[in-house]
Amino acid sequence: MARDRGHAFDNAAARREVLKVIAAIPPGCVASYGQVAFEAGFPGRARWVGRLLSEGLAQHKGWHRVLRNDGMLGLPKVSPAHVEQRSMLVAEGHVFRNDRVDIAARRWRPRSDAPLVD
DNA sequence: GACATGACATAAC
DNA sequence: CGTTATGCCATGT
Repeated sequence: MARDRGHAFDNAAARREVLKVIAAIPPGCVASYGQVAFEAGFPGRARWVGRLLSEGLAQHKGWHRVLRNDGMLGLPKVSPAHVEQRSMLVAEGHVFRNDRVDIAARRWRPRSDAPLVD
């Protein structure tokens, strides 16, 4: 074995965990990149989560519920994906105030009870 | 290994 | 709210 440091995160299992967490975010709630990374078991890998979403698997269920910890969306406002994400969030009942959602009130609080079934 | 880049986070101004 | 600066981690050159 050795290298428990897990040197590489390109491993499919890690990506699957992240996608599982993202898919578990209930409609009407949101989670930050860092939160998703944390819940997936990779604290501190917020940037890595963002990278994953940029790699194309962003089409997975729930991708639009992931945004920055300050309530702003990750992509630039002019980005088509930004507009798309924003409209989907609005459709779920979120209110944008100066390009931010009230993440403090809408943040997803996972129950230790709900074991993230895949 | 050095450097640069990025859908991040936090603090300071 | 905005920008800058630091720290962070994975990738790619």
